[in-house]
Amino acid sequence: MRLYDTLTAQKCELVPADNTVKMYVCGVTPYSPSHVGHAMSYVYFDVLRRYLEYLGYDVRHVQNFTDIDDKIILRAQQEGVTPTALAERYIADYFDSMDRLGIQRASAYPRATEEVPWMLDLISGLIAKGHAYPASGDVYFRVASFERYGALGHRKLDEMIAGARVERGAQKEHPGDFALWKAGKPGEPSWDSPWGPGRPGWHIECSAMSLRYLGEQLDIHGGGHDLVFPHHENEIAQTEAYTGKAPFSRFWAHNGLLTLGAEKMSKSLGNLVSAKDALDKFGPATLRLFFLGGHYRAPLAYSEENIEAQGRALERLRGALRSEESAPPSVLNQSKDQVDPEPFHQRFSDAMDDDLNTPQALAAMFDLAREINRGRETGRGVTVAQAALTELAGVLGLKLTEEKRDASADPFIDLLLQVRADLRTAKQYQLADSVRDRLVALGVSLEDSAQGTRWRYVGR
RNA sequence: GGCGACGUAGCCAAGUGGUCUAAGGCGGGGGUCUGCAAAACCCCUAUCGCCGGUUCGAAUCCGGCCGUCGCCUCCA
Repeated sequence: MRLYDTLTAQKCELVPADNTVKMYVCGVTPYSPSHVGHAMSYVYFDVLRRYLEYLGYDVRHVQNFTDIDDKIILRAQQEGVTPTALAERYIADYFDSMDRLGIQRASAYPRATEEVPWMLDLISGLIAKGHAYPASGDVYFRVASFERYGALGHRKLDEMIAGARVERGAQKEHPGDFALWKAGKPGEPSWDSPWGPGRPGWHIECSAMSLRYLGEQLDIHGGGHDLVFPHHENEIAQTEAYTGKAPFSRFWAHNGLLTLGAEKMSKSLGNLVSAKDALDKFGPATLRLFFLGGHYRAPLAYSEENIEAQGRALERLRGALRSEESAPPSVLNQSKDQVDPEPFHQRFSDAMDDDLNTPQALAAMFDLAREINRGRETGRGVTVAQAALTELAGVLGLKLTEEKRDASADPFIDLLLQVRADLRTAKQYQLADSVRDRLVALGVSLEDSAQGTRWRYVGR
């Protein structure tokens, strides 16, 4: 498949060194509940992984938790809990939401606090090579020592400084230098180091973890577009300066950001909708379909109206998978002319091969759904096509089977349906329609056919 | 101020030189089916922000303008 690479700014053929794709995706800093923007980002990388696996690759997927940072410490102090307790709480929240979304678990989820020794090795190595220097308990990366600095963000060091919003530390040689290690402050968690007690800077954990769990060169390094600079830029500098090998990652994949209103959804702006709330309101499949309806690199605006519209679209896909009760199994025999899913399958693959074009892939699936419905009406066999549709949905992580639900009301609904059937037989249509209308008002949709009445819960 | 995206139907969203008289979804209109509905199927619902240029040919390339957003600071 072809995948867009932020560093080279073009789509390139993804050819892993061997059959295993090494993929590192930046995880969250767990100091607050995961929001819908996180959900979207990880759905995209989940689909990337699923498609690669569908293509036959093994994917070794590593994702970190940055469980030590200024905000975690601050929040923990405010709440009177330990930073670890706070982080674990939101890590649990993260898994909760992502599991509900059907995001496959990564191969490993290293936590920054458990990787400090490897970070110290890395920092020492950088100092030894002249790429970093200690300064009163801190250690900074010497940006000027890495000539490719700025390549990922496609900008030059001078241009960045010109913006003058760079934090100027008195001990820094260059305003663009960034902290690898921060001297400990009283009351904060700290680890012993050759430069005194302290804690890691923001970017170093990802370098250390990817080195440890995936090796010196990755196939794909991913994250939200807001991580391009400075986070990924700094990771490249640290890692390549340390290993002397480039590229650190063959592909840099960044998803567009989710916006709420006019601005991006972000913790610091406070314009959040939590992943949990969105899941409670719309369900995982609808939300996933909403995300995949746009291309992963394009920004997407959170809109309840548009998500609800995707819920109706999801019903359309699910409808195509419902078996035709009207036709007894004997009629649906294999010898019958079957709807051929192959052209749709091909369109799906072509779309996914082209930088994960999920909107186009979905279009092929909707067309296949129509073909199934059409085939059903003309008496053709659709089981093969339905199996194909289910398979393609699976590649996108979409569950098209009806969600498990409480069945305790079923006997009563069936009873009402029986009453209504009797009323219809007696041509008491007003009463019959009243029963139907009331059921619809309760979220139970009825469909009459020559073979009887089918009902289902709408939504989800 | 610097760097970079984007602007396609009522809404969302693909397409990025000719097959586009522009995919798909939602919504809307008309029809078939139905006691009526629902679901499904069929038909209809855009000339691609504006202006100029390149080209035999542009939504697709170039320039200008207007508008929106992102990054340059913690952030998926």
